[in-house]
Order: sequence, then structure tokens, then C-alpha cells
Amino acid sequence: MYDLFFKCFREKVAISNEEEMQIRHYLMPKKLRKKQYLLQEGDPCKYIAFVEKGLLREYSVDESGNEHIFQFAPEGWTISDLFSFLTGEPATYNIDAIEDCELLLISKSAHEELLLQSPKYETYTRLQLTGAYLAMQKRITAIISLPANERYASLTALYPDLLQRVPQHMIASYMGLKPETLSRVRRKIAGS
Amino acid sequence: MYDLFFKCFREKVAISNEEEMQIRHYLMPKKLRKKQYLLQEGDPCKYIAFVEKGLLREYSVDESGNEHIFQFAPEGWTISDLFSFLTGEPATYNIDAIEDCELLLISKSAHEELLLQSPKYETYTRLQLTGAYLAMQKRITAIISLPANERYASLTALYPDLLQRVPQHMIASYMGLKPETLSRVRRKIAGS
DNA sequence: CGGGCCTTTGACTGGTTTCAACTTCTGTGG
DNA sequence: CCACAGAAGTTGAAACCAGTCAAAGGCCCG
Repeated sequence: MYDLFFKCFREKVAISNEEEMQIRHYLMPKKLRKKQYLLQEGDPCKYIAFVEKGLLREYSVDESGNEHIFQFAPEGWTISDLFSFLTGEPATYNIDAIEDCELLLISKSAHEELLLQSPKYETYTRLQLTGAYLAMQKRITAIISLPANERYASLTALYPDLLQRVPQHMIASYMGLKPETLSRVRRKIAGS
Repeated sequence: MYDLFFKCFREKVAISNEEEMQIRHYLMPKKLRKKQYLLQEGDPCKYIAFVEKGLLREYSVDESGNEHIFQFAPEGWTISDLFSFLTGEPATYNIDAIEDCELLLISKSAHEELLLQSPKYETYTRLQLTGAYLAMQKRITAIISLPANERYASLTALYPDLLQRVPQHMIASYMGLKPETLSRVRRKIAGS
């Protein structure tokens, strides 16, 4: 249940088994069924979630009721509404499960204690954030530089596995396109 | 020359005057003229730059020669090609000065020593990165959720000062639009 | 003063959305 | 096991918005 978390942790920061045990106490396992919410818009975000198994999405809903997916989180990824988590403000994003999931939750109090007690946890957090930052940077550059068809092509190259697991209209939402448009983009790519 | 840096630092992490002196030794002042490069695509990014005065931009250039601005950095902001800085790979972004600038540079070796020697510098770095992450998250959500005119309206609301200092075609580039398109968007907004 | 850059405007082209119809697939209950 | 409702994907036609190309006027800087 904790294997993947500490594997990912150790890829960033070396820790002893004692340190692992200490950190482990702060992690709360949780299972989520497909379609179940981890967080709903308006509620404060109480946890950072690490994905041991399964797949989630984080999305906002605009005034017209359209969903806009900000992020997918498969195994090994971390997900939360960070702004709400840090400030205590009501969440502006929803998080729910695309597949049945096994998660490790870190509450706000656990997060704060870990930061105080364990320098290695702070380093882990910093490196984690660095990775997320770099991924988003690439994404923004792609959005403002490339047309839709090339963006889809580079998505398939970067996350081939993900496209097998995520319904197409959610990929469209992630790309900022309508499902019909993505369907047409795909047809053009296939026929070339 | 160092005032703004430590003001911003102290807003994130409290430090004593001795700690300030210790950190100050690692900062290298540098002036940049308008249009001068801080970093050119292909060179490795050797510094993180804190902006004491002035304004810079970070952008990539695509195969057709079009510039795509990823970020602006006015006073109090930090700028670098983080991926290149961390990995040593050639930079994929350019950074240059939109106005005459006064910068504080942190070299890679300085950054690494500071991380090892000063837990408060690590915390500062982490919080810095958190802020940058949250800003980018908002930007992505805006791009995939809002039409161009609303995105421009929220930009003017969020950074009214910046729009006075940055030529319009650069704002267009930042938004992923052509200058002509932004000009028309503005006319429509003005006439409503 | 003149050249070059920036912004605006117009006409045209091409890509995206909208709305609606139709198909396929899946999960549920009879 | 089949029937059916709902969701997901595809397709078409019309409306809309952004990109392209070209031209003209304003403004700053040398």
C-alpha cells in the first residue's frame, strides 16, 4: 500500500527505514470508487493525495456548466487543490476518480508537522513542486505555441498510456477543445 | 540594491541580520540594458535572477520564427530557465530585458550551497516555487476556460501596471494570439 | 527629418464552435 | 438473455472567431 509512495520519495531524497516509519505515520490510506469525489468545489481542500493505484482528474466548472480538466493524476502522481489546501479558502476545483483508486492522504496538520520535523520531507516537497512546475511550463508553452493537431500529437507521444485510460471527451477538455473538434482533429491525423 | 530581495525574502521566511549577510554573499549584482539578453536559447542557464528594478521577458521561438512569451518578470519577481538551470541542458528559452534592469544573480553553485547551508533558503525557495505554481495554475485554467476577450479583461484587472509597460504585441504573444487579433479584441471591449 | 517599429484596419482564408442527428457501446433491470 | 436508457464518439451544415497578407498612419529614436 505504501510501496509506490516511498519509491517515489526515495527517487528524490534518500531516507533511512526509521525515517520512512516516521513519515508513514502521517499518511492516511483511502480507497475511492470510480466517479467518487475526493474534493468538491466550495469545500476546503483538506488533503494532498498521493495516488498508489488508479486515476483521478482535477477540474473546474464554468458558469455555462462546462467542465475544464486542469490535471490528470495516475499512479505515482500527487493531486490537490493546492491554493485551497494552503489558504483554507473554499476549493475552486473538483477532484474525482476516473478509475477505482487507492490513495495516501496527507492532512494539513500532518503536512505542517512534517515540514517542521523532517527537513527531508521539505526537500521532497520542494522537488515534487519543481517537477510539477516544469510540467506546467511545458504545457503552457505548447498551448501558446502549437496548433491543436500538434498538441494532440505531442500528448500521445508523452502520455500514450493515459490516452488508453481516459475517455476522449476528457482529453478534449484537458486540451481546451470541444469533443467534436478533437474527434475531427484525430480523423485528420489518422488520414495523413 | 539588495533591499527588495530581502524584503521579499522576509515576507516568506523570517531571518536575522546575520543570516541576511550570509545569504547576501551569494548574490551577484548585475545591470542589464534594454534589449540585452540575460540568456540565449542553446546556452546553459547559469543563473536564477531576482529583479530589483526593471522588467524582463522569457520566451521561446518556434520553427517559423514566432516568439512566444512564457513569462514577464517585473520588480520583485524571479526569472530563469529552471529546467536548464537544474539539469545543465541547453536552454530552450530566451530571456531579455524589456527595460533597463538591476538584477541579483544566484549561480548554480551558490544555489546548491545555500540549499545545504541554510534551511531558511530552502524554505524560501519552496514558497517561491509554490507561488509560481499557483500563478501558472490560474493561467492554464484561464486559457482552457475563457475566451480571448475575457482573458484579456482579467489580465488588465490582475496586472494593470504591466500593460502600461509592455508593448501590446508582447501581450498578444503572452496570450497566444496574433497582434492583429488582440488589437481587434481590444476594440470590441472598448466599444462595449 | 527619415527609417523602422508598432498599432490599427480591411478583405480573405482556415480552423473551431454550435446544434442536431445518428451510431456504437455499456451497464442496468426486466 | 434480451431490451433499453444513457453516455460516448462521429458526422454534417451554418455561424463565429482567429490567422494571414497587405496597407496605412502614428510614434519613437537615431
